[in-house]
Amino acid sequence: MARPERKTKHGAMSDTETTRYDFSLSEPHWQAQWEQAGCFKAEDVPAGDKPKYYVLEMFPYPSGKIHMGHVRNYTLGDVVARYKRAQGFDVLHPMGWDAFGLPAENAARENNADPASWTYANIANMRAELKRMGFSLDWDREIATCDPDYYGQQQKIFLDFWKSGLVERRGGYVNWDPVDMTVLANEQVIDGRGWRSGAIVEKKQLSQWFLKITDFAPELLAGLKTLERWPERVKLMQENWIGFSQGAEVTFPLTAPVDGIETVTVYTTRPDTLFGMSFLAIAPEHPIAKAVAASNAEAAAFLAECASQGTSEAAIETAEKKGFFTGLKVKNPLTEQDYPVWIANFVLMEYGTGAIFGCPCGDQRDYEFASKYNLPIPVVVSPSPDTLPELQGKALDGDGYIVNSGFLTGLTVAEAKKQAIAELEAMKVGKAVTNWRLRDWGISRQRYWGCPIPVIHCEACGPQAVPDDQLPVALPKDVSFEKPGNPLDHHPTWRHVACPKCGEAATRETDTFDTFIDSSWYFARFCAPRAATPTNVDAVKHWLPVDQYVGGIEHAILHLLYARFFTRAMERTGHVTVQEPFAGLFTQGMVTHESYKDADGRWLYPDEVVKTGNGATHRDTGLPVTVGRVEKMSKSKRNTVDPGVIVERFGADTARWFVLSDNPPERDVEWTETGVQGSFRFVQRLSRLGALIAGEPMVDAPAVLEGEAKKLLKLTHKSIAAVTEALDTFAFNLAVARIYELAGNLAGTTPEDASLLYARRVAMDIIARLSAPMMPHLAEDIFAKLHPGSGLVAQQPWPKADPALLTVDEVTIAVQVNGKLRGTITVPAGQPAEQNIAVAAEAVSTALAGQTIVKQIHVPDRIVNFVVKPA
RNA sequence: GCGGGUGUGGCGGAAUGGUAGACGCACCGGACUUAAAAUCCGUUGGGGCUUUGCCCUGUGGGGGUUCGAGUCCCCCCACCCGCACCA
Repeated sequence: MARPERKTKHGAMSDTETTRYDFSLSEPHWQAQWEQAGCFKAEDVPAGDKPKYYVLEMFPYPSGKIHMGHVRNYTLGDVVARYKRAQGFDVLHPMGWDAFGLPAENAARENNADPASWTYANIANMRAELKRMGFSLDWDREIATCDPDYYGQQQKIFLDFWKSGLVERRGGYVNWDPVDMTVLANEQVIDGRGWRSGAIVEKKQLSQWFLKITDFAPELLAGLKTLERWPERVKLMQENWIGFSQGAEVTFPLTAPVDGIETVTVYTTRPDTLFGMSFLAIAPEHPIAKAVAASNAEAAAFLAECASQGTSEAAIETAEKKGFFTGLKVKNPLTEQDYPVWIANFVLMEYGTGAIFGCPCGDQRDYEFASKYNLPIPVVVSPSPDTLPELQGKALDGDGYIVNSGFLTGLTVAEAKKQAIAELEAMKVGKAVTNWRLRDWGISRQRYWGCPIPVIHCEACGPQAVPDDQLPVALPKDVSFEKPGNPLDHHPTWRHVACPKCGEAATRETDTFDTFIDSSWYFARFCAPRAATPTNVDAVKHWLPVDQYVGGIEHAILHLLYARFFTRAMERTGHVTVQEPFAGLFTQGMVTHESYKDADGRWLYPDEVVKTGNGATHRDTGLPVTVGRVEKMSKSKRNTVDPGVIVERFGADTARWFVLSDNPPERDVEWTETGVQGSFRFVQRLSRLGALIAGEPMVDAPAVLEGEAKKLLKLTHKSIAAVTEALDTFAFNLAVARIYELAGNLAGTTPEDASLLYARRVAMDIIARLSAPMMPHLAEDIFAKLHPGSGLVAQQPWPKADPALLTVDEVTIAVQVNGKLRGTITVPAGQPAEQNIAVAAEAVSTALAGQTIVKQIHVPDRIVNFVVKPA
């Protein structure tokens, strides 16, 4: 694609090139104009009475360069921000950096760089890239979570949570790399081994800080119902994650005590199937398992094997089901029989009581376990009350009736649950309990590049809060990454302080916060980013909740749930006045691209690949290249396209228009070069059309419009209505399609009379206004040509469709015979059924010949269907 | 493994239970040009016929509800996201 300033070989600009829209001049120009006019500034606490609208996109991790996912995310948010501004809202649209995290430490270890310098350099680069995109952001509000200004306020919030009883210290499991002597993130565990050392990873228990998110489980669940502008699927995922369940705890006596332990308590949602018990299984971390392992080498070996499984739930659940018989037995209080106690690798210590009873008939996992270890499979569930089903390699885990189960026999599953619990309670061996899948949030990380946990450990006084006047607890800059583990641990001086209570020598907590904390309250900080307290209550009262939050679907659970919890906890501690942070949520799909590999199996970047007729070759070597799957853009697969290059070659508007046009925003988008060129051509076409029409004589509105002019004006108003509706529903690809349609129709008219001159100018003006949220620079350019000296389109109100011009006079109706299309008729809109049926019968007379009409269906302005049979 | 999604021409997609394929890309044909680029106009799901037009078929696969199903229901397949220390 030729650059606009390229000269022809004669050294002079050709005609087409002189009329080209030069984005490289236009885009910086309009960005400067917006800046000068302060179009996108917001006040912490505005004085006016304009309605507020807070648009926020998930802030980026400063990895170094913006990627296409960012371009898409921030373009979507910017369309909303600009659209809402045009609709008369006072818009808050800030930007910041989720700046703590592992990659900075990895970069530090690899290049011996300092995480802070690395991060701030990345921020500087990415800020410049974002600015080139022309997003309508209030850059005065920029924050970075690694600024002591920010994380110091975060430390205050944590201490307030602690005072309010929302913080706990207890043991938690981590992935431990025994060679590198360091804690690993789940993503650093590959097939059970440390990503650098290759050592088998161990589960290890450490003392950790926890936030008591489980205290909020009921209200986090109930709160979902109030989130009307959240995608259903996200609410459903959160609901399942919180995982409310009603069941029972049942206590089984061990036939012989072990290490002083006499009973095992299980949690079950199926007390109705207690008569179908086959075994009892405990988690490898269960106290009984440990007691057994203490005197049994085989058991200890099994526990060690389980410990090498990793801590992630996916790893545990996908691993082959394995068990170890402890030799212990328990008595089932209902059947009064004894059952073996197994240690099983699929039982989670964190859920319920860390022990389950196995009923193979009613649970598929139990069925597989029993089959594998030849345990009995008693049949206690049946689809009907008086037949015994054959289990065909599968458990009956649906609804049905209880059979073979003493006093529960013949009852429905639901009724049997109630009766079983009543009996267990009467026997004092069990009780009904409500259980949650949600676990408390472990927030301790054994890493340097995060927010220090503001706690001082004193041998005499225990853990103490860092006093307010000593905040922020800042990260030391002089750290070394040469040793494995957390640099804060081996810093010579940083950790040594006096106990705030007794004044004796004490040590700082060297763990830092989970970075999810940083992103759990930034939306509140944005309301008053320079406030001396974590939030300015007047500002958050005005701006929160966020009216529209936009981000990736991959955050559907963790980030969004943590932010919801944090908001409630902040409300309880007086930092905000709302319970829910995000009133509206939109989750976008990912940006994907073809991936490429050379003959040696190395991934190649798209710009290293030349597409040929029947395949692809390497740009430099000419060797064949394998075109792989279309998948999420990622550095490791090298299937990334640098937005910087795209903006350089085609301009920000083209990039914005393309990411909006090609598919619905909630779906994944595939980046294609040809699609970008198509968008670029449209930018050029629209610019030419704008210049052409701006050059036509200006005329007053004619008294009566007819023919082509009326048609164009009606289409223009139809387009206003359609684009407005599309923007309201995030159907940005449809908004784009409607603008294409209007522009195409406009270009097809000729200014042959005053009516058409008028209608063309109106249509062009509307195109500029409707496309302004999406292609803001070009829209300004066209608007300025149409209305010299009338200010910025960024400050113009949104156009309104004239209802009088939205009426339809004539409709084309489908005519069907037995539901199959046999013709169409064009009739006046709203014509009664009788007349339409008569016209329709005439239109499909050949298809009706020799048939008897059994029924006639008429849907006004839509369809006529004759149901016929042979005469 | 569990939870949540998605599936429509060569490609991205459009379609309140009512004419499947809007709009864009690509392709092909034409105009303009010494030529190319750019631009403009037009065709295009597949198959068939007695070709002003008509018929059959078609929305991942299989069944069902309905006058009528891409859309609603059941079963299956493939792919994607998440799974608590990646952000």
